[in-house]
Amino acid sequence: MDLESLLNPKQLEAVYQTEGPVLILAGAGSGKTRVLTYRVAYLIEQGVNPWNIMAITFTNKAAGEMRERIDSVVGAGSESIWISTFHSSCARILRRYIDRLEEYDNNFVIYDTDDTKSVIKDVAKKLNIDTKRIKERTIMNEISSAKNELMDPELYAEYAGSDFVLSKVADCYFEYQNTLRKNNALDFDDLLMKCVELFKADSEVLAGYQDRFRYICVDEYQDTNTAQFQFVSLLAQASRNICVVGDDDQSIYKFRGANIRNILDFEQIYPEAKVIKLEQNYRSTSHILDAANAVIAHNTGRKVKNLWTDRGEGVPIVYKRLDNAWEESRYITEEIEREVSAGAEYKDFAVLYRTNAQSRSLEESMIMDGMPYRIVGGVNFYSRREIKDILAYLKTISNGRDDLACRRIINIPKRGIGQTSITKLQTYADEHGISFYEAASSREGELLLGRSASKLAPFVNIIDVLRSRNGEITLTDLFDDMMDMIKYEQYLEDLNEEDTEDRLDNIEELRNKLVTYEESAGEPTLDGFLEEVALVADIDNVGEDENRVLLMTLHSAKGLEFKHVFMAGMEDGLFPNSMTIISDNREDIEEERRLMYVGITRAMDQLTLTSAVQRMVRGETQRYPVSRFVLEIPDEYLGESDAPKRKRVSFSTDDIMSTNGKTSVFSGAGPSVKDTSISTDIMSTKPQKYRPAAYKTGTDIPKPYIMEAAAAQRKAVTASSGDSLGYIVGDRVRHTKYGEGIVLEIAPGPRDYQVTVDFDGAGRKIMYAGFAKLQKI
DNA sequence: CCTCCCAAGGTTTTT
DNA sequence: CCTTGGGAGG
Repeated sequence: MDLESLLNPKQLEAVYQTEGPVLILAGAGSGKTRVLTYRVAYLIEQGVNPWNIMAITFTNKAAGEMRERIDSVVGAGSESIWISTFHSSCARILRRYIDRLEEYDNNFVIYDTDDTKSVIKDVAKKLNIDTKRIKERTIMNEISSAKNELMDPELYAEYAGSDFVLSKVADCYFEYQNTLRKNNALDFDDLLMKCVELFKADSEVLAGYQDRFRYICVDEYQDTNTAQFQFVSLLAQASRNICVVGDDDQSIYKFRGANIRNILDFEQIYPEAKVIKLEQNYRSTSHILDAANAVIAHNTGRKVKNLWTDRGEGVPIVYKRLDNAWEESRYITEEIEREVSAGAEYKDFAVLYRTNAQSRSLEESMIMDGMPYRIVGGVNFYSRREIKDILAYLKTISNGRDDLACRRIINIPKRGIGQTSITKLQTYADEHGISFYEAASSREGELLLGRSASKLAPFVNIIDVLRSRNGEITLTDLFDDMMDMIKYEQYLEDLNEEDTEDRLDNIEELRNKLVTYEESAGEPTLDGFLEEVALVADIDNVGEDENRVLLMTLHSAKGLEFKHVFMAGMEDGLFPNSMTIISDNREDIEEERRLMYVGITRAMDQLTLTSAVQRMVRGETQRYPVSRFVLEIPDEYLGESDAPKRKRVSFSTDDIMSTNGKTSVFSGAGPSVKDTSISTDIMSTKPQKYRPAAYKTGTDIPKPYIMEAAAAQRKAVTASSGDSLGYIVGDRVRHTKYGEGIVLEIAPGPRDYQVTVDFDGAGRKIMYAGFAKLQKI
């Protein structure tokens, strides 16, 4: 392996420094993954057993990519390198040993945010906590932060002291933890916390893993929280061979408990640490990179670094101010289309935004245009209702102690078991220290329900039968048996909602995932599948081969790169978000700035920033001035630009009022913004000269525009259906599932034509033309 | 027990 | 704007 020709001197240094603590400060685009890959390869070349190497990432996607690259460089033996995310690593360890901690079984289930929320809800109710005064969200966040800081309920109660709200939260925390334990469930944060707890409680287990993981690598170290820090520290305690890679300027997960001090103080914690800075950027042109450097320079307390590139200047950055979100989306769509017709590919583009809500107008614009796109994030596949239902069945089959799952599906499809019955059963279960399912399947439970008792048997029967088959037959067969028995598809169809087809597709997709899992896993088990499913993020499923424009939040974009990046919604109040502008903690706005830095540095060749004069936020029209971050980019890197540059104009109230007369969120930002001199300057900038005519009219999104848009969309649908639907009312058609039938009606729907068909066998169905894929006979 | 309708509240970011 | 949850009626 000729490392010298593959890596630059700094990168080489990082590769050769195999022993002891190492901090690699890897600037954006500096070839971090490359270094990690070759470092692992080099370790093995030096005689280290692959079995003794561990690489930890945050997302499955990052882990997958690293796995792929290491496999391709290392060859034989690479499969025994432990490459995994924090969460799956902990889950894997706990699957083996959690029974050494009290009251947990190794077949625990993992609760996602939704599950957590409903437990919190129950708990708050039980403790008579007024969720109007103390929001469930607050409770969840508090508990999560506590866990990230490794505070158990006792410690938290101490910390809460006599504070009214906090002590209530502490009560919830106790009860919440009890519930989870009873359900044999762990939430995301528990995975880490319990694992650390296990390491601390059981020196034998810890020593075992310390002996195994003699060389540890941690990626994106700037985003680690205290629990993750402890996890890594404990493992590395014996060998001290810990190599962390990160960039303090890309720390963007404080809200999730990430502690930037972990990276900033690394040298204090490991005084013998070797620090290596990777400062050559291989990704972006110098216009883009220098803009990023100029923006991030406004932050304080950074590790000094000087990122440079020899890629040349490239084209200037474009900043464009549009009238509203629609115009903004259309501009972006048209720009992409224009470049595609000039030879670019759709996958060269990404549109990044601060909040998921912004994806809507972009999506609509792209649908209208017929542009292939893909949205990352938003509603997670696994949080869709039908998926959660099916998974709840699987969980109930796998782990009889998960009351939440069981309660969810005991009356889905409807079996006439209502809230009253469920409450009775749960109370009975709680009183007798048994699970909900045990209560439901017991003779006593049945008697409890009186007249409704007979409703239970069919459900219990299904679960019992499936449980007895679990392990005996393949998972796919088990799944199919289950679907047959619960008649879920029938249930969905009977609901007759307009997205039935979508939901059926999703279930098919879930089945595909199960099949894939069963084929790829060494020893496929139901538990294993459920675990894999619980720990996936949306970003994990982004395939590189798809030729589509990617739409995602700035957070999801970390670690990715695109030839041409659009950053939409560059408005002060949206990005930086108004919460952080109002915040009295200066660090909050710095975190937003880091997000800006991450966004800019995703771009290889071109960067386009856009903002809208007005946009709808939560049903209110807001008018935000251009983002201060845009103004932090020096003029020389901006080409054609709509940016109102630092023009001194007084700050008038007109500018901070929303059109409907309600004071916008932004107005609250006044006083605190003045904390920083830079900001004050920006705030006083009035986009006067660039103010479009519509500014004074006080209308929301102009009506004619919406109508125009709707018409265009209708036209688009008509065009595609008129030519390609290939059938009209009265035609006989064939459906893959329902067989043959007659088209009764074709009605325009919001996105697609709704076709009503009277099938010979299956009766009358309403479906979307796009999904049904009907064939004229 | 289920379904429909209206009011309120929510959005920052996610493993 | 859009989703969720609570309350009333069938």
